[in-house]
Amino acid sequence: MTPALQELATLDRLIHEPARLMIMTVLYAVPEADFIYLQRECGLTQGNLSSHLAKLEEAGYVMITKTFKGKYPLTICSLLKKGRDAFEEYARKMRVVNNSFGVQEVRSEK
Amino acid sequence: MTPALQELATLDRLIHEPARLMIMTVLYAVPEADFIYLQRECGLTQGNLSSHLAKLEEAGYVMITKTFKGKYPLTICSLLKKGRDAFEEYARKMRVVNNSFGVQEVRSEK
DNA sequence: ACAATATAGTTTGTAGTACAAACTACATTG
DNA sequence: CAATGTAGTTTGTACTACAAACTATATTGT
Repeated sequence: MTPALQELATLDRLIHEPARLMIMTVLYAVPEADFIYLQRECGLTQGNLSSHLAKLEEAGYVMITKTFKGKYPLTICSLLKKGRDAFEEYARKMRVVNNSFGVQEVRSEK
Repeated sequence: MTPALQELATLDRLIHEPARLMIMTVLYAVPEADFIYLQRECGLTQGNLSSHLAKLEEAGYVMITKTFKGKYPLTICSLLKKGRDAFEEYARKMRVVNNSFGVQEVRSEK
């Protein structure tokens, strides 16, 4: 098994799911984001976002704080250290995988 | 929605699945591979490999040729053009995504 | 006043999925 | 000829993502 395949075999599936990878990508870039901002930025329905956030919270990857903006509910999300670490590890693995794609492109030159 | 999120939202899920991404990665690198080689290289059970290959075949991504090695069955797999194109598009999108991770690492320097 | 619409989410139902375990079919060995 | 090995496929289960339906409150129109 090549290194790239090894990384693929041990990817964090929770992060690998595209919808959650979008959420994690956004949350990695900002200190916090509210529900509606995440929804618009990721192009998810509210139902999807709600359940994906619940899973990320369960995993200890994000902190979800429910408050109010004026009289409306406001849900603030932010990455916890565990989530930040998991995301960085995922990104590291995907770099290895991506680099292996590059090697194959070179191979096709011959 | 940033470019990276746009790519994530439109990833080919058939390829995105880690087991199949491993299979595609191997098949992209070689002209053909037999079932047992793929199984060992990817660390998959025969059942998993069989059903993933069936899906890739259904999608028109791989060609599966059943023959014999001496008296034993031998299943040869190779990427079709459609699969090669899909894989290259997937790799392109993941490069964009990975680069966006890089940008965020820069951001964290401040 | 109160019906209609908007805001901000959560829950539920369905259809699809990955995986391991069980199975098929044939070959070889003791 | 029973047991084991080779090369796969099928099946059952447990999980998953998603959209549609729902909850709850707020605002607007008449």
